[in-house]
Amino acid sequence: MHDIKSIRENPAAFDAGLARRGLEPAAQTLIDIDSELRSVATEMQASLARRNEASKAIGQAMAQKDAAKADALKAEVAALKEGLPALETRERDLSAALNDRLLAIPNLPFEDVPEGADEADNVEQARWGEPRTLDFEPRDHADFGPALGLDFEAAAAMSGARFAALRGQMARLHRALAQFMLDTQTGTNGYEEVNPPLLVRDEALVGTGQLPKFAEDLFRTTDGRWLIPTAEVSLTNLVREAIQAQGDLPIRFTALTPCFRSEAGSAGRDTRGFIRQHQFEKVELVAICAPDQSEAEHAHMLASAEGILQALNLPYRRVLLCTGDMGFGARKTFDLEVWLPSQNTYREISSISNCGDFQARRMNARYRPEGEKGTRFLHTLNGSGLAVGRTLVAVLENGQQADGSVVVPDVLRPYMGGIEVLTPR
RNA sequence: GGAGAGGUGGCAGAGUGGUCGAAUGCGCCGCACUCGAAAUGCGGUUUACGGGCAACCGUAACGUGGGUUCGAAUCCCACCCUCUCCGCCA
Repeated sequence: MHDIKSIRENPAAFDAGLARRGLEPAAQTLIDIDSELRSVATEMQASLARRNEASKAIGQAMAQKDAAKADALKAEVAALKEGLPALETRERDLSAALNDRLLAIPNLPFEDVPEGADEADNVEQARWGEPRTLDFEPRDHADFGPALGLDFEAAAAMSGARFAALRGQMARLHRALAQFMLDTQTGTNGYEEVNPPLLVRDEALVGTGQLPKFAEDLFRTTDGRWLIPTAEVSLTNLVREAIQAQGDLPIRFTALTPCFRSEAGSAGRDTRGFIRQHQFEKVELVAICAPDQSEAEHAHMLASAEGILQALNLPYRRVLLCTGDMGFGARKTFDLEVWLPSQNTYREISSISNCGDFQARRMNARYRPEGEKGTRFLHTLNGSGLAVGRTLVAVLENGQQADGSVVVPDVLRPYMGGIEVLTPR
């Protein structure tokens, strides 16, 4: 959500930001609506002021039992009120029109975000780890996974495509990964563990930016709620319509939750394997902070996510997304991409975004700066720390051996109940 | 699912059609008294938007949205939320 005041003050900068996203200028239209809205509002307020004044006089006349004077005033106000309903309707329509447009405009990219049209223009910033050299042809997890307890067929029979059931040692490994991530984020990175709602109302999704534009990506319940596509929604909305004390910032939340996505726009992509499912688990990181803290929080979140990949000894690279590849609410995003030997490439496993005050405005989340009167909007950040399902794929593929078994990473051993190798059955 | 009660400022809580953005108490800020503190006294203390160089003025907000009325915290309707009892339930 953009501030109409700042658009009014600097329309050229606003349109320049949109242009960097490849979007048409919008400032003039918004300013026209806004200026008409303000003139209608001013006119309406003047009418209301006169009405209020006369109504007060009626009250006084009646208190003095001056019925004639009261009746005369009533007639006067009745005439005055002729034009009010039209003004009120106009004001409401203009206000809604302005709001609808503002809600549909994405966040503007931060100044140091590289310009580009799509993922081809993203900038690789760093690589960590060396892909293993194998003395055999690396296999796809969808091929050797089923023998280890990754069951696509049974899940498809009950739920359809893009579902899987994990059994035995595979389910254990998945749980171990999730526990390890959560323990690390809470224990060493300073995030507060949250167990949040998975079903939310419209307003929550408007707050984080999935609505009103991206309803087709979501699952809706019969009573009008939505399944969260990411815990970013639940965690960020913990501060909606609230005012934080500056001393409490930054606030860091983490949660392990299922995520539900319709994948409406990705028919045919990643249909094989565990990479793209309708339901998956993710350890999410969210930071709520003051504007001058958000760059540092972004770096901290990045390090918190990278630490998991490093501890698991998974080769990855860090990419700075270009303007054309960023999500709706982000003003700057880093992706972490993990090495998948079967695809001979890096695949996204975490996306870490600074949203500035974009989401905070949409959900009216503020803080009170010390020594200042009034409030200011918070900054919000979110990132995966990490996507558990994709991490499982990476562990399987990077740890695979010629005989179809998989070596469990050292840091997961305490969570594995003695299992050191996943063995085919 | 059935029955009932209720949502008012940072908090507690009064207010059932008019001069109520809202009594009172607590909290908070300032001042006085004091060597200092406590206690006490006095004054102040919501937010958003619009207009104005400014002092300031106006509008809106008593859960949310509609409605009745010259006028709504107060009356009517819908929705949201909280609490109590009964039923069911991991």
